[in-house]
This record gives sequence, structure tokens and C-alpha cells, in this order.
Amino acid sequence: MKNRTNIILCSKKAKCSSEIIKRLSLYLRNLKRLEKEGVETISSDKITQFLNASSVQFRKDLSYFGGFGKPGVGYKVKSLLKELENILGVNQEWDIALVGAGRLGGALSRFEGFSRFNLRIVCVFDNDKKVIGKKRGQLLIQDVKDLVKTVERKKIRIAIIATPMEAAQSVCHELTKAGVKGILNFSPLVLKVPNGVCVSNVDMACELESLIYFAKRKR
Amino acid sequence: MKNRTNIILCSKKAKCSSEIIKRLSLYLRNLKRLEKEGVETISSDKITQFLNASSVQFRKDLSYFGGFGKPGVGYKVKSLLKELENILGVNQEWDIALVGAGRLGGALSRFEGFSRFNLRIVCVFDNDKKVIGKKRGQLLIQDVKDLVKTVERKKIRIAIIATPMEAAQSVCHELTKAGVKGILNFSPLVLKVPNGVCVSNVDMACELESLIYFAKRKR
DNA sequence: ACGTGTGAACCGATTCACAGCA
DNA sequence: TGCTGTGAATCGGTTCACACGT
Repeated sequence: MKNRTNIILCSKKAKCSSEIIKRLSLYLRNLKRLEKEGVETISSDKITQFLNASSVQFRKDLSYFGGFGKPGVGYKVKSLLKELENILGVNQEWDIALVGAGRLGGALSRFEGFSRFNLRIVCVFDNDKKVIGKKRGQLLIQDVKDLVKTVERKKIRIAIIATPMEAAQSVCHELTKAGVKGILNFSPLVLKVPNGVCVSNVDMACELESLIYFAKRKR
Repeated sequence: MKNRTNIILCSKKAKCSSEIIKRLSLYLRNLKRLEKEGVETISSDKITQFLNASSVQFRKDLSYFGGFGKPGVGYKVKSLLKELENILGVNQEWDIALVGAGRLGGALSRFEGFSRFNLRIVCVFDNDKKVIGKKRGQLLIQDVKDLVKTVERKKIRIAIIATPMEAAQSVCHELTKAGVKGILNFSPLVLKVPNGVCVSNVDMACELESLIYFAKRKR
């Protein structure tokens, strides 16, 4: 009744919340595991068993992009995996810029998880004269003054901010000026960004304080 | 018309989503900044100007716990700050256990942000014989085998999991067995926890993949 | 019979609109 | 007048119920 090809991938874009996309990413990871284990077909019931999602939600999430399953059978692991990679855009390598070479930045630059997902940190910036020029893993730490130039030249679209709060907004400004469209923000500042730029905040203090709130009233 | 004291703090507990609590934590942080700057009174309009929240949402969030503002005037920074600290339970020190002394764990154990919020990492565990017994900052890295014993003895209620995916579920099990009620999970696994335990996931791969999805379709 | 895909119902969270107080 | 606090309306996301394909 309805055309199910990738026109939908675009046309339904507006309806697609970041929560859905994060779940797709989660599904993808689990499909990869299943593939490794040699599983060929899986039902929505089975795959959501180990996730915090219902089988209906799984099917609904996928339905925004098309019908990938066979009634009475389920989903072919390999082909659904490819579809999701395609939808998310992770079938190509993505270069990432990291700003802030402090402790957190250092840990992130060596975080194995990134490479596993076709994500590659290709440059690291800092404003501290003492670390500029030093190596962080394979990468030379560059002066944050060269940020715009470098990010533009390398056509980087995704960046991670791991600076102290004070520097975060100006770094953010430079990044967007240089064409960055997605920012993973580890600083506790709420960033102001121009339209069309997407920010994802990882605010550890907020997370921990909410845990404390709920933990406090258990027993 | 309605009693506004801390009975509500408990009775409204059920209505309070973790999103509200995280925002309260954000408000608190900004109130601290304002206090430092010497601001004595603030309106909901002003304080939300630099946050991703509307002034109505600010007032609504607070209204779950009582009316702290004065019509026509606003909120007294100092006293609202105290109220929020009280609600969140961050006016006392909280001891945290960290599991996983790898790169991420290492960065976290030295993350200055924690101490700023009355959070103190008091023990670090790992299962790698090569690092057990070594110092991580001030702390000795302990064998994960001693986890339950130590966590019970120190009455720790909050923990951070920064282990590889494979170890996460068993660590989580031990933590809850030892009485932990809140877990900040940096591993990409969806944890199964008993009722009454609160998990907050920081899944960097999902965050980044969602950024990629949205960045991909901008220009 | 089994499992997908989806309109409809539901539910929670945000926003609106305004009453009431300083 | 200025700003808070809150019922009512609205919006979006999740779940239900079931039609349909294999």
C-alpha cells in the first residue's frame, strides 16, 4: 500500500526523535553481537529480551524507516544490520575532533569503543601551552587557535567537547563556525548553538545527583 | 490550601521523573554560580535564560516540592539553593565506588567535578592482577573479589561501572548484592537490576551515532 | 499458528493561560 | 505592574489491539 523504500528515510525524518535514533544504535550493536554468534534470524520478542525496550517499540521504531521483517518469521540479522548501518550512516568512517586534552579528553582519545563503531578521533586540541605539541596516543595535541582552520580543512562534522566549563562555549562557537554539526558535550555547561547543530550532553554531575535522589529514599 | 512542607517531598515522590530531578540538579549548579557572583534574587525568567528550559518549566519543577518564590519578586538565591540541596540530598557527602580502573575509570577517578558536588570516590576495583595494589590517585586499586565485602562495610550506595561490556553485568550483580541503590553505567550493556535499584546509562556510542544521524542530513 | 506493521487509545510531560499575591 | 504557582489544553511518545502476510 505504501512505498517502503528509502524515500521514507528522508520524508519521515521530522518525526524521528533522538530517542528513537539512540535505540536504533542500541539495536544495531546487539545485531552485531548476534551476527557474531551466528544467529541468522531473530524476532522482535527475542532481541528486546535483553534490552530495555518492548517488542512493539522495536517494531515501531523500525517502522519509521520501512518494514524489514517477515510476518511469522522475524528479521534476517545480517540484512537488518545493514539497513540500520545505512539509516544511521555508520557504514562510512566518521572523523571526530576532540577538544580538551585533560584527563577526560585523554581517556576519550584512547577509548577503544570509538574505533569499533567507525568513529575516529583525527585531531585533539587544547589551550594549555604545556601540552600543545605533545603526543596523545598517535595524535599531536594542537593549539586550539588552529581549531577552525583544521576542522574546516578536514571537513569534520562531529566533535567532542571535554574542556572545563569556562572554555566550553567559546570552543562550541568555533566548532560550529568551522562547520561542525554534532557535538558531544561533556562539560557541565548548557551550550548555545545555531539552528541545525545538534548537541548531546553527558552531564555526569546531574546523572549522579539524580541517582543520589533516588538512592536516598530506598531503605 | 495545600500543606507545602516536606510531606510533599515524599508524597510526590511517585510523580517525580528523573528528568525533573536532573533539571533540579542543573538549576542548583546555576544557583551556586549566581551566589558566587553575589546575586541575591532571581526570577524564573532570568535563570532559565542560559538553560535549555522555559521559565514555566522551572516553576513547575519546583512546584512539585513546594512554593519557594515570591510573586512579583522571584527567588532568593541562597535559600532556594539550600532547598534544592536538601531535596536532592547533596547537602551530605556521598561515598562512591568505582569499578574498572582502565582508561575511563582512571579519568573518572581523577575527575575534579565529583568533589565539587560532595561526591567522593572512596574505593576503586579492578580484576586485572597487573593493576591491583597500584595507586590510582590517592586510592589503592582493590581486587574486585573484595567488592561486596568492602562496599557493604563502607555502606556505599552509589557506584560507577567503567568496565568493559563483558564484566558489567556480573559487577552490577555484586554491587546490588552489596546494597548499592544507584549505578552510573558507562559500559554499553543494558544492565538487569533488581527492583528499587536505579541505573543511569551513559552510552557514548549511542550518543555519537545519533549525532551522526542528525549531522548527516544537514547540508 | 506465529510474528510483523500500524491506527487508535492511552499516558506522561510540556506549554498555555490565568488567578492571585507582593 | 511583575512574577509566581497551577489547573487545563496540548503535544509527543508508548502501549494496545488487531489486521494482515507467511
